[in-house]
Amino acid sequence: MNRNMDEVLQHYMAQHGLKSTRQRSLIIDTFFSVGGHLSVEELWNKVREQDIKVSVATVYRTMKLLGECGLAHARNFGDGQTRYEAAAGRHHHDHLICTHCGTIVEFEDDRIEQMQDGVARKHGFTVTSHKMELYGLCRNCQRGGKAKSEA
Amino acid sequence: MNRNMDEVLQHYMAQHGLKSTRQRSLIIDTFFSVGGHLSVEELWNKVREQDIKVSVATVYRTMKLLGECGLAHARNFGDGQTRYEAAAGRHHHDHLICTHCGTIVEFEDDRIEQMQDGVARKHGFTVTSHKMELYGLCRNCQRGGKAKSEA
DNA sequence: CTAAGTGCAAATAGTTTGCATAGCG
DNA sequence: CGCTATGCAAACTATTTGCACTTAG
Repeated sequence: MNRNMDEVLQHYMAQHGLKSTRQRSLIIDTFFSVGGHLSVEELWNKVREQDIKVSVATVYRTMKLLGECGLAHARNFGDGQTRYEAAAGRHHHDHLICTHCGTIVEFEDDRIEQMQDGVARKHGFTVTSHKMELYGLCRNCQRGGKAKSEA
Repeated sequence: MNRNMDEVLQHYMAQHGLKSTRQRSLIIDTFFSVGGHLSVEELWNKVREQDIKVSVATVYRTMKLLGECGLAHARNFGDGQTRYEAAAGRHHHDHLICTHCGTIVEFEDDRIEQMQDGVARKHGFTVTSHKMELYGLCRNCQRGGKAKSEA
């Protein structure tokens, strides 16, 4: 976790009367250092490598908090679990998801974003956020590569 | 349900050894005649207006079937439930969702789709499907209109 | 001190499944 | 008839919550 995130978080916590606890710090540190698109359970497992006594409930509560203060975004890639990704200090981006091996690639494209705004305006909407996910086969899986689960 | 959907369904059912039952027909008819983006529970309620004895399990099973044969698409708009929308004979489209009143507007934009393909190609992906959702305020809610739930 | 945070287990919500029975083909 | 579909209730999965206890400020 870099300074910037730390500051944003301290500020937010102060402003909302939130305490900085051992568990919270551990969860947040782990979340930002692992990176990627973590499900709560995955994150919980990582956290428990450091402190076996942290409960899932706390991880859920902490991630909800991170979401509310804008440091993490909750995502739903259709596998039935909510995944979180770091948000602070990052550009908005979208996702390419391989339906075979589960690889997730991030991308950003300004022209598409501009067009989205155009479409929204046409319908009288003011867009505050969006998500775009492209599902298909990654380079490797098109060539008959093995899926993660069969590796 | 129009002829076309009926045919697609009959064909699919025949091909997969599926039976046409009273419950299935009722559920499918209801689904296509109500339209929109129905959650399983909403659909179940509509169905029960006709036949109070149909179980949720059957609605879940039937909608999964419709999804598999391509007549319906499952969507996740972040409210924790899976919603289905009619798919057969319709152009692909995306969604504008009002975060205040819950209104969902459909739109399609070929240029955006083309750009998506371009981006995917750049990353070595072959896209088979995608979803794009724009969240924000609709015209009415920007003017301080009332949300559905407070109406 | 004392309000806020935590762990645990129980509670929810949405969805799936096992099994005995009903019904299409 | 034989196999698939249905209803019901129990099982499951992901997530939330009530409560007694701990802890940061």
